[in-house]
Amino acid sequence: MDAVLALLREHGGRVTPAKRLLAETLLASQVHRSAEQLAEQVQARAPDVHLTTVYRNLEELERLGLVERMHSGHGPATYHLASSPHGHLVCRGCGEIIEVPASLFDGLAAAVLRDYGFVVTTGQLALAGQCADCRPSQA
Amino acid sequence: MDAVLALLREHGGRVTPAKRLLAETLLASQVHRSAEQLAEQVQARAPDVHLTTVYRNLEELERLGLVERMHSGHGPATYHLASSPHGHLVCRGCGEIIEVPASLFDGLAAAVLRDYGFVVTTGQLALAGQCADCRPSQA
DNA sequence: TTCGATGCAAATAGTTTGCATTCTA
DNA sequence: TAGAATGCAAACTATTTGCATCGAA
Repeated sequence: MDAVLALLREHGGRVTPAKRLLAETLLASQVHRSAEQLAEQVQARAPDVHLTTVYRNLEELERLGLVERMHSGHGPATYHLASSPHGHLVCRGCGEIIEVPASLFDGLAAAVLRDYGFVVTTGQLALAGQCADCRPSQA
Repeated sequence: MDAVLALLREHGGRVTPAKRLLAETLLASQVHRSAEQLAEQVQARAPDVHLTTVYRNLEELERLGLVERMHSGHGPATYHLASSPHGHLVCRGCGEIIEVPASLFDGLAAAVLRDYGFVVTTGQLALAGQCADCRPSQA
């Protein structure tokens, strides 16, 4: 938390109540949240904070590499702390997002780098498909 | 092409000029195109075809499994024929979409299925990152 | 006291929906 | 000729931008 605010200052940004609350919210809820959901949570404590501000601050945090944004098919983008590297399994059936350790992707990332010179950003990694519950055949 | 139209009919759909042209366009340009780009190409031959119709027809083709939609971070979704299974590397620098054979993902897909019971839809698979040209360090 | 951050409104991009009309089967 | 498909307009969701004001450093 302090590290977040320190990094903000280092890069010429200013620490405002809106940013502090957003950072706290992100730290508190370790799940994936849309900008609107985050705004609601922030507004519970500071009603004046506008959705626009949340977008702007998320953008800044993303630039600093503290937050990662993920687009999962339909619906709004979701944001989460960049802390522990992990990938996502996005179920097309129920929309659930399952986090999986980045290590699962290590082999793939290495192969892609070797064959295509492409560096995979692990935090944004999302695989679409169907989770166990939504899978049609065999339970 | 005939197969596409036949499948349409089989599933209770009707074959209209708009659908025929959309299918032709998709077959002709084997790259990833947004709904708007596809509409433009169709409109070059049939100006009356509305963007809305393209969206509706893409949706139908997606339901039939003939077309796959991919969301890649920013910008519009892109559509492509579901013919050969492959994944995508989406460069955050230049926006380029690199196709890679699905076989690269086989190991990963198997691991995810084993550990999480999650079935990966290979055609929608997109990895974000940076391509060789946009990579900052070591050319 | 300066310049970045904010609130607000309005614009924008992408996509979906309602409804009367058209056309395929 | 019945009902799916279309054109058009308009709604809608997610996000961005312009601008005057406010506040952190």
